[in-house]
Amino acid sequence: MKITIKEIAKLSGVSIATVSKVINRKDSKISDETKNRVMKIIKETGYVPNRVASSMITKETKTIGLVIPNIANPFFPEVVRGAEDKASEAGYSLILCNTDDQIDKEENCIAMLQEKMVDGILYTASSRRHAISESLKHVGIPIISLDRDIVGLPVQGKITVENVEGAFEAVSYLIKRGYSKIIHLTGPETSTPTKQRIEGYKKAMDAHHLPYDDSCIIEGDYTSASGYATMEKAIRSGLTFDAVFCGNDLIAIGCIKALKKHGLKILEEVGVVGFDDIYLARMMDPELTTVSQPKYLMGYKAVELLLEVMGENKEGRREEILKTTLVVRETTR
Amino acid sequence: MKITIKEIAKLSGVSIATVSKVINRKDSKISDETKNRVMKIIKETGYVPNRVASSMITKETKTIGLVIPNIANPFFPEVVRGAEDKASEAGYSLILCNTDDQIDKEENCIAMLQEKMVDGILYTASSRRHAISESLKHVGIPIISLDRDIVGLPVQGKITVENVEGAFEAVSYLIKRGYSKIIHLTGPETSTPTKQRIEGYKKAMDAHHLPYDDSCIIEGDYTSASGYATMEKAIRSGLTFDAVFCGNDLIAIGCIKALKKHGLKILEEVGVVGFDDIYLARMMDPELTTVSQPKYLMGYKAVELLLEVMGENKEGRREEILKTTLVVRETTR
DNA sequence: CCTTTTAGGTTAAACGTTTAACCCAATCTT
DNA sequence: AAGATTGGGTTAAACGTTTAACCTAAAAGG
Repeated sequence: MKITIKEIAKLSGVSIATVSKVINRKDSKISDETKNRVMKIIKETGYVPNRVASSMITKETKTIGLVIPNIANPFFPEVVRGAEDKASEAGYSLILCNTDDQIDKEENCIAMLQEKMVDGILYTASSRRHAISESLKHVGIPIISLDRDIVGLPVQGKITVENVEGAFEAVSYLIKRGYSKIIHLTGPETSTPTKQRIEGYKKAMDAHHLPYDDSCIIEGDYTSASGYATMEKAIRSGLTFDAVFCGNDLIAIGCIKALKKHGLKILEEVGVVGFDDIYLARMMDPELTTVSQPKYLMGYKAVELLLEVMGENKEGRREEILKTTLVVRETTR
Repeated sequence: MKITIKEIAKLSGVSIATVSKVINRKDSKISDETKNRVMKIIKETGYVPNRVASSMITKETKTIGLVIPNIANPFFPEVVRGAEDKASEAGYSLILCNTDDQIDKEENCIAMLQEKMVDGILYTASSRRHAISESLKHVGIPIISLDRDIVGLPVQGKITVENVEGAFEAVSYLIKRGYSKIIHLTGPETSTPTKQRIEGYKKAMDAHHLPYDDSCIIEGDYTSASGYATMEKAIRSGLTFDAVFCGNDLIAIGCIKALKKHGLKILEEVGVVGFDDIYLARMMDPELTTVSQPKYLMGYKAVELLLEVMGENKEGRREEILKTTLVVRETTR
């Protein structure tokens, strides 16, 4: 039998209300004597207040839902860590949901979070999503969209990253270092980051009057297997290039494998740059030149923004676009 | 104003109890007509039941606490994914806590999980822990310890891995492939896995009558920086060896960097094997030979065990020790 | 035809808190 | 000295469910 606030009250010889007040530090009107007595009893009995009961009254669970495609995708752990740090700093905890980018799983997650009455949701929408956002309209819980920026998504805020600027910088750097026949291995073109990185690539090529056509932009998905396969195919098809800008680091890893296999010398013969700067990028050999995303900060800022939105309940949607930084390592001259 | 079961009852012209029954499928005694009417109203209004209210009554939150050192440590994401999959399969969700292996953070997490009335806890104990386990005795929530096996920890179950067997197999393999002067770069010797891997190393050396002494077992921590530093120092100190068994993959990565820097040829001149088989191991170049831990399965099995324990409330503590498998790649002959 | 069973509900207590409203004695004000 | 304030509490309603116990009319049993 769990011990409740009632027993504490009885043991301390005060009312439940009084105990509640000392627990919640609303104790301006409680004498030090009573306060200490109650606290002592609490310590002795090991009483721990039941927050689900208190949530009934206060209408807040001090819990935030975190909906991401897959925690096993090396991009997300750091984001999650950032989110958890800010959350626990503010007295919140995180419920983690993996959606595998599947819309039905997303719906289930959101429904579950609604039932559990989380105070807010961080949401990385599936690339495929748009139509279904209808059902999101009625969640009645503040939502911040994270990383992806699906148009028409009914959210109260957004945290994204300067994808076009990042891509622009990366490709411009390649050009500056003397590469000129640059191709781009992308992720699924349905997702906003992909589109934006393509845009940045084009801008940079245009800005330096370098030619490119559709064959230079090769779609795949954000895995190393895809990077390997598309690179392989590109080489076999006789495509010429002296540098490849990859949609993310995983693609870059696969790409490099393929290049090595074909005996192409990374850096001299062909430069490679990735995107994300996951843990791996620094660990591999050669170390990967890449556009670094502030992953930890994204998570951190996201819950920061969420807390703001939750607090004010203002309707104006907030947005924060974080900067990327090119980190030059060993796969480019 | 959130819509409650009360309004559904009113709109459907039935009692609250009836609505509750159709929601929870205890509807054997409800006519199809009423059932359909109620369900229709629920759909129309977009009513979503408040699980925190229901938790008050049922005494279960359908939530599991997951306490790990750091989700950004590449070992854990897959474990967490396994746990989340099994949990959501069974209708549970996961609250994630990072402790950074710090005892005070652990205490805070556990206390928070208690307050939130989670139904069970998965717990990767800090290596430093033992004394404080006193406070764990009174949590009153089933706990499964994960990965680490601290003696005297008051838990209802354990999921670990065959560390000594894994290490034994790895070192034996090295010996079989003709390496003989094998050193071991370890993690902190306070942790059980470290101790067990050392034990496995020694067993294998002994079994093949190979000599080793204290200088062959070099303590560090489970980071690549540590692997680099200790390897570097070992080389400078003139230690001779032809293979190194690393306490985990991160150490192996650092170690390989140091070896490369000193111009030592991986595989021919010196073999390297890691432990864990994190994502990275397959991605690096050369691909790392390593002892693979069933990380996903660990998480999956852990919540499986937890659910069992929660169900039966039997006092007998359960244990499951999972097998490792040596995966030979490119850093050994 | 009387009794029992069944189908299809309803009533109300309980879960463990928070908090607005109230209370009373002692102290201040004027 | 009467009224107002203050310190230190208490009372009780409310939060949104679940569920055991109860109820009633119709059908079934004998």
